[in-house]
Amino acid sequence: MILTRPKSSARRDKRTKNPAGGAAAPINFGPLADWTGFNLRMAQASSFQAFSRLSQEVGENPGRFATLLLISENPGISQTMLSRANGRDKSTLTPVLEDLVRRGLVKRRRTHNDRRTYRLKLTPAGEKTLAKLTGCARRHERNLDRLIGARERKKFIAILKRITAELG
Amino acid sequence: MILTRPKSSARRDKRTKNPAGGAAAPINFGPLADWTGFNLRMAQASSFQAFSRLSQEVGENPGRFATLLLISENPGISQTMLSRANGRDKSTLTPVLEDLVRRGLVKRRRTHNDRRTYRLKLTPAGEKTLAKLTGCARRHERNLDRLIGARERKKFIAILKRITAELG
DNA sequence: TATTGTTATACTCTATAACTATA
DNA sequence: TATAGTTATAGAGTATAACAATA
Repeated sequence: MILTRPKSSARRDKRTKNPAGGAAAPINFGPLADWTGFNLRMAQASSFQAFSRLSQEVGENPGRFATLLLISENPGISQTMLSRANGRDKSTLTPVLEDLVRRGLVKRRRTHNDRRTYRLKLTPAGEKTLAKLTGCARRHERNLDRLIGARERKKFIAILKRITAELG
Repeated sequence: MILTRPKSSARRDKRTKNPAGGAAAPINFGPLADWTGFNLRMAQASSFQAFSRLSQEVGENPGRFATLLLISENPGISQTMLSRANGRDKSTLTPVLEDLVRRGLVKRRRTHNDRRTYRLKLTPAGEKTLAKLTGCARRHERNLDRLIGARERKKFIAILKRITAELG
């Protein structure tokens, strides 16, 4: 129960008419509207959902993009290292990788010297899917940059990096 | 499976030593580091978790803050209107309100003219809890503002609002 | 003893649909 | 018929703990 953009159709219950017949209820959001934290949350939710929609157009989701990209950039990475890069427990990776391997996007190979670990790499199909998702990401970035403004972009990202570094 | 800050101790599996004995694995994040959407996500996750920690110090969480604030700012609001203000389905509100009523922070009163709806308002204890959470939020805002810089703050929020409005 | 990856299990947050009581 | 709120149920996404295989 947290203020964000609605995830789907919840913004308006489709099975229910607007009781006011068009006159939207005048909700008072109080001091929230001026708070940085609140606006950061709302903007991130909007941005994330916009990227989710683009990802869905190629039949994937943002989580798969992150996984594929990290494997592509770090070929031979182990599952434990990948889960750490993602900031998630290794157990959460098992079903994700199971899906990616089943769909032929990722290959796992046992290592010779340490037979406990797998080396992960993308298949050609995986690279192709990643390329499609990277295209989505670039389109998304262009949309964001248009809203931010070319002159402000660098400063904007610098502030975001500062927040991540100092508040983490 | 999405790149954010880890939710808790997952950043380092406590039951496992660092296999490299201190030499952190050099993960390559590729083009991610320069993308606005990624930095927005990371910054929001950090900010949200910082506020979560402050909320926990007064025994609450960010979701309760949103609910209490919206009720306080809109006394007499119905559950359906509150769920819409939150962007969530009304069914998700039932257990939340059950908890707040049980703890004596919120009062529900049947309306006279329409006996289907409840009117929600905070009890004095609810207002007191909200005041504590508002204190957390103000401390959090001060921390953010310090990172953003007084001169940039207005522009930064304006950009966030633009992203929310245009990408929603 | 320690680590890798898997499994079992549970918790949180969310949604949809069906229900009840009222309108 | 339509709406307010509840209940039942399910699906992501996450975590912890215990396990088998291997080091």
